[in-house]
Formats: sequence, structure tokens, C-alpha cells
Amino acid sequence: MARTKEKLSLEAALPQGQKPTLKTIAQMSGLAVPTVSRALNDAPDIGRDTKLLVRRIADEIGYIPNRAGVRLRTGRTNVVSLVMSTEHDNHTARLISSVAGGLQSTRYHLNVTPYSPRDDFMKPVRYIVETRSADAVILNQIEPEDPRVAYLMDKKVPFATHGRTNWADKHPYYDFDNETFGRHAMETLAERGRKKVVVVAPPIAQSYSQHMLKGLSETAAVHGIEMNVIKGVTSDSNIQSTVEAVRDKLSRGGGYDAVVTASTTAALAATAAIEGLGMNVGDEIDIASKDANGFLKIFRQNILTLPELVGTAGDFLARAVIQAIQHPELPPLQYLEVPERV
Amino acid sequence: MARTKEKLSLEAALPQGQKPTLKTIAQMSGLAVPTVSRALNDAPDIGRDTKLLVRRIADEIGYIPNRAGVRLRTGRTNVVSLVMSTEHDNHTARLISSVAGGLQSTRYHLNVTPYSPRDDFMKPVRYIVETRSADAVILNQIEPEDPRVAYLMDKKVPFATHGRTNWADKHPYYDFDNETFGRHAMETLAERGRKKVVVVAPPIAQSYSQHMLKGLSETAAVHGIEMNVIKGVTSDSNIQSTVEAVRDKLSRGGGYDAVVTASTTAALAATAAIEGLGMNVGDEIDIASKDANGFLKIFRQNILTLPELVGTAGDFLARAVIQAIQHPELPPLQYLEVPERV
DNA sequence: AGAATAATCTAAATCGATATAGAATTTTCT
DNA sequence: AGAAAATTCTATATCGATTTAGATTATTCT
Repeated sequence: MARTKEKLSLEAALPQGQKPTLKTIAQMSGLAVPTVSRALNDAPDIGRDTKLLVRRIADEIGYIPNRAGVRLRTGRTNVVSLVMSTEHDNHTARLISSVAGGLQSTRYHLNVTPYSPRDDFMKPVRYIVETRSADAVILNQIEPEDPRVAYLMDKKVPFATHGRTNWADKHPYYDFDNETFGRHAMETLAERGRKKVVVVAPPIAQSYSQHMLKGLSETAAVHGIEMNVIKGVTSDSNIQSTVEAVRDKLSRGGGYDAVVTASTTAALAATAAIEGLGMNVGDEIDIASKDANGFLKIFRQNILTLPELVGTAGDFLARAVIQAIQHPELPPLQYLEVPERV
Repeated sequence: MARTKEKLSLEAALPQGQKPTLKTIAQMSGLAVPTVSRALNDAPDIGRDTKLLVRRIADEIGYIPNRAGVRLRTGRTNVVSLVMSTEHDNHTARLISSVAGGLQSTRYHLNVTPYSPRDDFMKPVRYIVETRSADAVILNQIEPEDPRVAYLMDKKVPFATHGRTNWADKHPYYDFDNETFGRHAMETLAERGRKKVVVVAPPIAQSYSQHMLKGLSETAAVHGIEMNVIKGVTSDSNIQSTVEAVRDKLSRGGGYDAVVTASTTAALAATAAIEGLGMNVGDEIDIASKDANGFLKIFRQNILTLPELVGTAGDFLARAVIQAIQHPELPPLQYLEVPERV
């Protein structure tokens, strides 16, 4: 059909009751469907007037591209998938809502792919890659040589991690500097004259556990403090077993005068254990802990707390994966949150 | 092409390096693509042998239907969307992982659609319905006349709620029986001879708040107990402001001898307030609280706790929406978890 | 045996978007 | 003016699945 200036001003009535598609805009404008598509995507071979007209109509009728159409044709899903363990982990739960917030005003939808602890934790990642069900993946509970990360790098699938691997310089991540946290905690205890410390550490397989222990033990060595990592429980264990483990450790008369805990739960457990043995926190024995939600200071004034803000992580990770999708050539976005000494 | 028995046993080699589609199976079996599709969907006009052959090949090559293809053609997204506030709410976070677990072995993917508290909370729901981006919706933080529920019922979009509306008999839901919780809490306090109770209630707009208050106040009336709902803070408020609010209330010399709290956080805050005033929990004053994670009993032996299990909610809601999608003619799945008196 | 019926399959169209190739018009150049 | 180049659009094919209508063969009936 001949292209004429007049055509551009003609507009058919808006067809009611149906979701508008490119075809709708094409009919209203008298243009061909591909022209409309290219106009909306700002292709170089579409005239300025045409683009303006098409965009005006699109706005007017509230056109939103059909995701299935785009996905089928281009392979782009406009989905970011957060892989998570179904094991209740407070951190992960919070991460979801903060990532969701970060993706809110973007075109990306957030998908949650779970795996049960019994499962192979590669399974969800492989599924996502093989079925191409997401444009990018977000992982947490990262291990130093995390096989999921190796796999995603190999497959060149965009991703970001909450935590660092040994190859962290090569991929986007957000991490809390747990080594510094460990140093600060141990320095605080040293200043208070503590000499023998028991640590309720995070699960040892995860990177941040090793970072934290590094900070703790190096600083302990500097100050001549003896340090002991408790066995059998971690900062993610349930509170009852942690209480018991800490009580056992302290009651065996090792002369411990401080406990370092990596979570609010573990600090509560340690408090219960200490008080159960007739001692007072801050008196015979100190607790130094991470505190994600501000419980601890309220609970026992004397617990030495170090806040960890998790709210910004999701936002950052959202931006990081979007950049990884849209600009794979740029260096990966990385952020290490270094805690202040308080 | 002629249909012959021999054709059915012929199988071409599996083409490597590409995701298998219906076309792959069609080529390998010598059948037409629609035949393969209908065979996999168990259509009545496909022969038994053909179905067996097709399914065998499909299994062998690991065929998984392309979601975009299905979605484009049928409108079925195979997605369930959980609508959540980005405001950190412990309940919601836990709900996500449990729903994710419930959908794990189904064909449904879980999508998280956030809205910020400032936003109109109808927005995400309208978006999902208008763009048909999910087959079903899961909502929480339900209000008695929740406009989202009214909207979804009107649009006949499958959904399930965590909490009840005034029309709860007409839609799937999972709820904790907060009225019974309220009765139990107040009875416990009555048995301990308490006479004047202050309540830190959930946000008043939400249904479960009203249920809880009903149970509490009716039982209070029976036992001649005076009851007062604290203003300005709810069980979802941050811990600091709750401490202050409770302290103010108790210190104004009203003669309160008990506090009922609807969350672990609020109970912690109440404890801090009480002890800050030089009183002891379980002594001059009681605390009766819901406790979702088992913190409280460890923390203060004397807090009267009532556990609320949330783990099963997600699983049930997952099954409920799937039934609503696949069998809209069946009565909606509903579950009310009634707490035991402890 | 010949016709009607049942059983199985194939062909073509479709969902909505986009990539590619090619057509029509306008502009520029000599 | 006539040809070449640039501009701007249209036509067609395609992604993977399913729906509808129609074709082919096998079976049953009289």
C-alpha cells in the first residue's frame, strides 16, 4: 500500500473489550504490524512522525507487549529467577522482597525457583538454563567454589550472587564484609579484656562463614585470644539445639569469657544458655553478635551488636542482573558492604 | 502421507545440541506435529500405539513443552503469582518459601508481584488480570471486604487467600483461627486471676485482627476482665516504638496486670517495657503471645505462648489454587487451623 | 460387494511479536 | 533529466504449541 502523509493522521476507533496488540495499533494507524513493532522499538529505519504517532496510540490504548509473543520469538523471557532453598532461612526470605522491590519498576518479573535441602542444589539452576525459563539468575548461600556459579559462567547465563565465590572478581555480587565484621567483633572483645572465645559460626560450607572466621581468628591471634568454633550447630540451627550446645560448651568449665554469634537467633540462644548457667551477659561473659533486625539491643543492653543491613542487597542485585542481561560487555556490578566499627 | 504400522517403529536419530520440540518428536516418529501434540495430551482420537510411541520418545529425549508456545496459543501461563507488600513482613516472607515448596513438583512456576505500601494495593492484582500474566493469584494480609478479592471474584480469576474475607465461604482460603487464639489467651489470663489487659493487636484493617479481638473481648467480658487495645502501634510495628508505647501505657498507672501480643516481636517489646519499669514477666504482670518461631519460651520461661504453625499454609494454598485453576466447578478448598489450648 | 460409519491421522490457521528481504518513495548526485 | 543512493515502509516467514476442519484408512452394516 502506498505510503502517504495523510494516512498517518487517520485513526480507526479503538476496538473494545480486547487486549490491544500490535495489530490493534496497526489497524488504527493504517500501518503494517512490523512497522508498528519497529517504531515502538525505536528502529533506525522508521520515520520520526511515524514513531510519534505509533507511540501516541500505544499510550492512549494502554498497549503492553504480550510476553509470550516476545518470549517465543526472541527467547527473552523478561524474567529473573531467584533460586532459594525451601529451608526456612530468614535471610533468603528478606532477600526476596527486596529483590522484588528492586525489579518493581522494570519490565522484569521475579520468579522463585525452590529446591529442597535434600535435592541436588544444581537442579533448579540446570532447569532454568536448559529450559531457558529466565534471562538471569540470583543465587545466595554461596560457596567459595560454588558449582552453580561455575556452571552459569560456563553457560554464559547472566547471574548475580548474594555472597562471593573465589571467582568473585569475574561476576556480579553483593556481599557483606564478614571478615571486617569478625575483626570488629574480636577487637571489641579484646578491648574488654576477654581471653577465651567460643564462636557460633555460619554453616562452614558457605563463603561468608570462612570470611568471618578469618577475621575473627586473625584478630584473636593478634591479641593473644584463644578461639574455639562450636561444633554441631551453626548460626542457622534452631534455637533449642543452639541453647544446648552453647550451655554444654560453657559448662564444661573451659573458662570461656565470650561468645561470638553470627545471627540474632544464635545470640538469643547464647543468652538463654548463659543465664541458664546463672551468669549474666556483659558481666562474667560477653556476647558479640550480628543483629539483622535490632532485637538484641532491646533484649539485653549488654550484648555487643553489629547491625547488618540487608535492605539494599536486593535492590543492588536487581540492578546487577539487569546490567548483566542488557550490557554483558560492561564490567560486572559488585558491592561489598563494609560495616563501621560501633 | 500414508499412515502405516511400519512408520510407527521408525525413529530418526536424535538431533543434538538443540532443545527438543514437538517437531523433533514428529521427525523422529514420522508423525505430524499436531498428532504428537494430541498424543501427549491424551486426546481421544489418537491410537493407543501412537500415544505409547510418542510418550516413549518424549521421555527419552527429555521433551519439555515450551512455555511461551503454550502460553501464546492457549493463554495458560502455568504461573501462580503471589502478591506481596515490599514492606518487610515476616509472615509473608515465610509464606513465599512455603508456597514455592508447594508448587515445586507441579508444572506451575511461582511469580512474586510486589507493591510498595505507598502504592494502591489493587495495582498488582489489576496488572496480573489485565495482562493475564498468571493463571492464579495468592493474596495475604486480607481485609474483611478486601477489594482485591471482590475484583478477582468478579473477573473469575482463580485465587486463594491467606486469611478470610466476609465472603470466605465462596473462595479458597487458609486461615489460622485467631478468634480461638484470642479466647485461649484470655482464658489463660483469667485463670491466672488477671483483671486488666492491654492488647498489642495486629493492624486493625486486616481480618485476623478483628477475629482475634473478637475472641479476646468476648472472653474478657465473660470473666469480667477489662480490656484495652493499645493505640499507635500494632504487632507489626518496629520493636522500638512498641517498647515505648507499651511502657507509656503501663507506666501511666492504669493498673494493668497483663499484656496480649500478636507477634513474637511485640512480645519481646512488651518484655523489654515491663522489665524496664522494674517489673517481672509472670510476676506482677503476664504476657500472653502468639509465637511463630519458638523464641519466646526460650527467652522468658514465663511468657504464655501459643504457637502458630505457618509451614503448612503455603502447601495448602498451592493445592487450593491449582484446584481452582483445573477444577473451577469443584467447591473451593478451605482450611481453618484451630489452635489447641496448651 | 458397496455404502455408511468409525477410527486415526494430516493440513492449515492461529496466538503476538520480530527478523529479514524486498518494494516504494524521496532525495541527492552528475 | 536520469541514475544512484537514501529513506521509509510492507510482505513474508518464524518461534512452538494447539485448534479446527478435512483427509485417509479400516471397520461395520445391509
